Amino acid sequence: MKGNRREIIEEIYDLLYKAFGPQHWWPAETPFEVIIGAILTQNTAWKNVVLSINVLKERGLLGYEALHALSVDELAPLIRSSGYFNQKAKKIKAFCSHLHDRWNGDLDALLAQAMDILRRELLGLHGIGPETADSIVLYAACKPSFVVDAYTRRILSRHGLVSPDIVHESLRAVFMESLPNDVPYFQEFHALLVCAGKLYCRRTPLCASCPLKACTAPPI
DNA sequence: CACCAGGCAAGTA
DNA sequence: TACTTGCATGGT
Repeated sequence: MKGNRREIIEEIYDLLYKAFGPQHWWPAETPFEVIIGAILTQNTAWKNVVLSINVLKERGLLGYEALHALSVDELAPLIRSSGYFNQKAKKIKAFCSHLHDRWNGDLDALLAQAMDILRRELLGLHGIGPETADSIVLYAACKPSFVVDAYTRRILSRHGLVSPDIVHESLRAVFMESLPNDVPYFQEFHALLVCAGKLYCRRTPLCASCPLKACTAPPI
């Protein structure tokens, strides 16, 4: 029963990997850039995030010290293209303040903590929910925490593997308890699910081009 | 023109 | 606890 679901999940990975190849996520040069990108991409197309990241890079502001020195009102217009810019400016500032106050700016020390401790700490910060926290843990700290997003839920529920109403923590547990806790594997898997998710539009659950049409679990 | 995107917090019952 | 609503730009 559960074993079968595990096999299907592993099959989904294999089909996606064969179709799309390695994704090499997260698309960022530094752990700090991963964190900023993870906040900026909340409910936002990545393309719009890239525009904001480039603005920060051009101005030499994509670092903890530079951003910590800015006010929310100074930062907000710089990340305008990512949408929700007032909210996200506040969230970025909240992270920098925590890094300063609790870790004296030492990001490596923050990220060096045990996976569960780090995850808890991130979840306690303003603007960091489960997906953002797990993205930071997996792609900035490189610790095995599976990242669940809207695509993950849509793909698994449409294949009848979980209820569409499953709570976030339970869906994460499906992956964590079924799969070997391997960082590169988790990193690739989430990236591949995002890649595939873009082929599933809301109106037409299965596009002809989706590699998962070959999955042994029939889509709903 | 409408709809959507790699969520989250805050408010309400 | 379980819903609902606000946040906002840029692409299709």
